[in-house]
Amino acid sequence: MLSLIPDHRTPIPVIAGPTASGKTAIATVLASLASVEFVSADSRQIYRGLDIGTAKPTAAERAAAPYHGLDLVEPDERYSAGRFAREAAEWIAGILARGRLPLVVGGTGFYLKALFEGLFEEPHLDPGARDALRRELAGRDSIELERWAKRLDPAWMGGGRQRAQRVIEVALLTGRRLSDLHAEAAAATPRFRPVTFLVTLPRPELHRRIERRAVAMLEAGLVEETRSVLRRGVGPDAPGLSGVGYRQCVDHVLGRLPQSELAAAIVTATRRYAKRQETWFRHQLKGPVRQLDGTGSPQALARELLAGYRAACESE
RNA sequence: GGCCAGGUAGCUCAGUUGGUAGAGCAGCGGACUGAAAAUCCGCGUGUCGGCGGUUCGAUUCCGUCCCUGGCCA
Repeated sequence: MLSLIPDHRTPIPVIAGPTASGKTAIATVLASLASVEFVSADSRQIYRGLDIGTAKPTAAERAAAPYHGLDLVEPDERYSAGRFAREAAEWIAGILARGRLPLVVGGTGFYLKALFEGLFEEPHLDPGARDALRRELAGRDSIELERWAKRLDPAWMGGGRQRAQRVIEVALLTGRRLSDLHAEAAAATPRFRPVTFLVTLPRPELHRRIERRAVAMLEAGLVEETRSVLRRGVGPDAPGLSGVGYRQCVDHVLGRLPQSELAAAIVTATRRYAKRQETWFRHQLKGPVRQLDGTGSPQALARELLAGYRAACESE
């Protein structure tokens, strides 16, 4: 068992890594080696009812230790990195107060950044006005939106429809330029410091695991899960259904993607997602990062993580 | 065995009236401040099936061989 007594200055261990790299398996083993609670930093596992396609920890895995950050909102609700950062900080504070070790597990790099580096303080955006504006912008093409965003905020560097909408929203609803708000944001003094353990796998092995898992998800009823969410009245464009796997299943249910192409489409989308994650982790992670060779067994990796974490704590 | 259609990037194909070639997809690299599994940006040398011939020059024209698919025996 871990001998350290966690307190509010304790560095927070993080398991990061691309999708299908085995983060949850390592976390589950760790629960038997130390007194931990998990904080999931995963922008998809927050959705209730989206279990198969998000590779959400199973009931058995969730029995290993308490989980925070799962099943927070409905698939048609919008969550955010900012909200995650606030809520996760509270969960972590609570876990430490209970004398246990918080273990952050997740593949959403932006959530980790929001948690450990902080975001700028967002001005209040009237929700009604924002929804109305979003409906208005939804009908316009992205070239027009980018042009508009550029005019409202000349320092904005571009980045497509979604980010253009954000620039426009902030400009119209607060009268401020997003780039100014970013520049003004004082470097927040982070509440917690991470020690990151990055699970890495050779590309061919990662791709093999992704393929195997996609097939397993379909066999486990991913299409049926998607269908039942849609039947509950969730729109096909809902935020929760925009992710890898669900998007392809929605297309299939709506007759836009034949059954024969479904598995391959999911595999391709997942590979690309994993690649974007690797790019993020390669360049964006702050603080100490230790690599874990994901080809090892979860047991071995959990022990290695614990040893590495202890070493990191002692070297302070 | 005969006839026809093909053999060009990992895949599907376009093209060169003869001056060694380019799209889509896949793949690779990158960005990332409240939708982030999202949203964007960048990257195309490959014996143009093999061998001969014509030509200053052949992936392109001619011959021949090999391979694939279809039709006929």
